[in-house]
Amino acid sequence: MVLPRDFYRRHPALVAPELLNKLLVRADGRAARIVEVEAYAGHEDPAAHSFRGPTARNATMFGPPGHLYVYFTYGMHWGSNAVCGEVGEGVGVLLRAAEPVLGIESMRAARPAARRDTDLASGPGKLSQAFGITRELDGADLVLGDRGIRIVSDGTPPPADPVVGPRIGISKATDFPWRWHVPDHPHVSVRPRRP
DNA sequence: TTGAGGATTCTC
DNA sequence: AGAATCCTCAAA
Repeated sequence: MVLPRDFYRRHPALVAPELLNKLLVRADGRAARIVEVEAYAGHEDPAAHSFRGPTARNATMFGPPGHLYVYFTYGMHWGSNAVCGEVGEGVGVLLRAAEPVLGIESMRAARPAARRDTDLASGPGKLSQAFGITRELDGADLVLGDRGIRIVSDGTPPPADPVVGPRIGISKATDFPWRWHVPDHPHVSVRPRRP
């Protein structure tokens, strides 16, 4: 069943761990189980795109919950988030990794660099590429599925003992323990080696 | 108008 | 470890 609007209408640090084991689904048949997420919390979070208030780029984050916020970075990668909280808060959950379950051939075609299935969606850029998520899907309603993308539950509960720790790839608020993932899951992204 | 940096990935 | 690659935004 589709997650209701109210599921998202909370602090992202509450929503994030509950998104583990939910399914990201596209209308063309692609589906993957979310296994890694991070919370980004607006004005209280120096690492969030929304920290300094609304801009053209982060406008979707400040909109209603349950929508997809898509951003572009490093000149080549897209990132996908579920907007949370209330309108104006600018908070959300970054979808960092997922385990493909349906439409895997389509994901392989979308990700020619992936050598194994654990490379298909084990990172925010990889996940977005596997699902064909770009700017065109920014603002899509994940509850109504109006643009062919939704988040649903197949009844699998979130893990009772998720791994919690600092977020990856940021330079500010590096100590916030706002990353969650399914324990010992092969589709979780690899933490970059320390410099 | 400019320039620094980025919620990353891939290859060497 | 270094390259790829370009958008965004704050500052000037």
